[in-house]
Amino acid sequence: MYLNLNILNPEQKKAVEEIDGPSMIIAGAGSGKTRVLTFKIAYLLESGVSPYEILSLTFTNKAATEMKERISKLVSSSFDKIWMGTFHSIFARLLRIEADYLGFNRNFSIYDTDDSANLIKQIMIYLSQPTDNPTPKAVQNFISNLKNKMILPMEFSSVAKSLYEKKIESIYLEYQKALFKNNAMDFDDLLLKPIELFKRYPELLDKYQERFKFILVDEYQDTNKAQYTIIKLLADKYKNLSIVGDDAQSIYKWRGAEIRNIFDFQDDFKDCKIFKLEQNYRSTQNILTLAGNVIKNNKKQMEKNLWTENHAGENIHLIENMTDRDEAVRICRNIFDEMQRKKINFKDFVILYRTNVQSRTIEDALRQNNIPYLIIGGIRFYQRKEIKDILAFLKIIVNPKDNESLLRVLNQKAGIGKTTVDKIISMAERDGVQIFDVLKNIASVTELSSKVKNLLIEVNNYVYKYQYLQEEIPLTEIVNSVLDEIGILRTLRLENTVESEERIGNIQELLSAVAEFSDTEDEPTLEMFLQKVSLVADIDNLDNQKNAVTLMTIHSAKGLEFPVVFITGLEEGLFPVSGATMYEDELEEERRLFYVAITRAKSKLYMSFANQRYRFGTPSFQMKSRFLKEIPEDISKSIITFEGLKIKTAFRSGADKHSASGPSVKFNSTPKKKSTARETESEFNDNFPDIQKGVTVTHNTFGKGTVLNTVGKGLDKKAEIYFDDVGIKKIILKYAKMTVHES
DNA sequence: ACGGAACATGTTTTT
DNA sequence: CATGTTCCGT
Repeated sequence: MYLNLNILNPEQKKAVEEIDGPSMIIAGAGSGKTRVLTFKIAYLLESGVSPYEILSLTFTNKAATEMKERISKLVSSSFDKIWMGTFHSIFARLLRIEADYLGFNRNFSIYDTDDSANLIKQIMIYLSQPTDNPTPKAVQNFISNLKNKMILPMEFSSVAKSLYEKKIESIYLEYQKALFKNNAMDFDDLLLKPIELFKRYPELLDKYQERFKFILVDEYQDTNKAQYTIIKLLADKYKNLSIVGDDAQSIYKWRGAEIRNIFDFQDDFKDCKIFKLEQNYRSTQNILTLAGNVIKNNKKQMEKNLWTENHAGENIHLIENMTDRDEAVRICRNIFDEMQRKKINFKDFVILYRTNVQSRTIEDALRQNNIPYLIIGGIRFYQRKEIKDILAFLKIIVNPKDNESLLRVLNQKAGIGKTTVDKIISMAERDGVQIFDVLKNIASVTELSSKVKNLLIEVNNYVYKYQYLQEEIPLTEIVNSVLDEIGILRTLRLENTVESEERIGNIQELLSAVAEFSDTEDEPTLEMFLQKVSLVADIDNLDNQKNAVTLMTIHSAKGLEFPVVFITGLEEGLFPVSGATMYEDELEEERRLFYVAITRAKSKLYMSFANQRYRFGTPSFQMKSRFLKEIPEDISKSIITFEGLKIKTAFRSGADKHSASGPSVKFNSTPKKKSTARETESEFNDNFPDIQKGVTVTHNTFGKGTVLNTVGKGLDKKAEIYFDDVGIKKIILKYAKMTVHES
């Protein structure tokens, strides 16, 4: 055996060597769990286990890729036959092989949350239900939660009681039917269908039990009921199951994750061996002390004692800011400061936040300071309109039954509008056929003009043409040709705006994704590409080469580490997020999230909060997070440096000329209060006395300008302003971010 | 059929 | 504030 296990610590080594039977590895943050997993797989291979017999489930595709790389450095045997990836991608792959058994076609489409919500919306309209309450998105969410709990439509029928549930019940039933009709599965189906498959066809279960004799699951604390059930089924025969997890890092309850799974593992697999990795190799003692003092406020947790041999390290900085903008600017300063003091690069920093919207303010500040940054999340790449439009064109080649995509294609076509589409849908419903079938026989239809019919025939021919071509020419050429046919690039170039430039850039990025896929896959078919694309997470594309500061949500940061970490927005209602403060369970999850955030840091941690932050378009006063108050005072004194505001009077109304913010008066801090005496009062007052005819102002987006005129009173006051760069604009003052130049 | 403007609405986290 | 939806003029 080439593998040197002696570089592992004793507990890690024991965990690696335990390959027969079930084992549970409780791995604290930064305790080397990825290392144990990779070594364990390497060890299996070296022990003569065929890569074909190993199933390894990770939380992200990125983790899988990295693990493969690391295994390749450890062993000489071939490892690329190992099925390694996320639950969703692995079981999509399995379903593609076995789809026939379930009546699906192997080229089924995968619907993301937006696709599902669209489909649900159509169903609601079809059932003549209003779509305002509940909204299709809310219904989608509800159904997804049911699916996570493995509650099928039939089962839900017997428990649905309230009017609300009764409404959902019928939609749910129709939704599943529609998916089947569209030859499509949503994310949740990718986990539910394998279970159905295994239950209905025991011989298939046996086949995969025999195949996957060794199963490893990472981040077990974040598995949901469906995932848990699949694992249990597959591991039932040989019971060579290793799970790795940390209950303290369970942060996906809202998505159906059941932390219970890890607590109950010992009951499910009676003779399981338990290993605890408690030595942290990542963080300084100070960071770990803080983390420990945060998580200890949670009642529900497994006993463990995370320790480190690392030195105490620098103090943690806790920074109070007046506004969210100040917070962002402060971060920039600290980045420069850290870079000057230590020999580190932009890529050594990560800025974490609870919600994606928080990134905007930070991005602005980073741009102003010329700090390169990389942002993960937000509007996901494959969810961008232009990308989804193109993918729809590609999807209908592979799966013409995919009505969501087909309708998307039809809606894009010039000359076809809502009226036509509605007609086609009702024709399909009337005849009980697929929408694509309507297109096939469109020539004989009398309800449509021949002009429209010709356009529809074009779409029909398009599908057949590419179904043929995809067998003949390589994927990259197919995609290029489709793009050419749609003419989307031409249209965007003509638009010639900042936005269209960005879209062109996105399309080019899609093309390079196609190229890369073609280069790296053995069998680069359109079908496989589409499947892959549906299941990538943003984090999968995190490029470690780029020298840039990274911005992401704490959820995305799970499993990562950075030398310097900024945790921002530690405010009540934001972190913990409002709505999670009512129930102890949810509050504990928020606390775990804070714990995850802290433990990403290797050497330096900054935490910050702002007293005032723009939320929902208006400024709102914020109070510092209760999590900060939970830190014991003696700990806080010894490891945290607090940087408070020098000026205590943080809030001033816009009318106050003696504001502390310097020569120009910020007037946008007037909070918008609803339905109180204040509002009545404001109708008579001028809330923006600074904005008068002739005054010079600077607007955040429009730049410098002169006020031409004002209308309205109180909070509704509007101004007509001539901006040097963009001309005349009408500005609603309560929303505008401007400063006034004092004369 | 389509583009734009006015209007309404909603915001946690993601495979 | 940003996004989606509706309604109106072309």
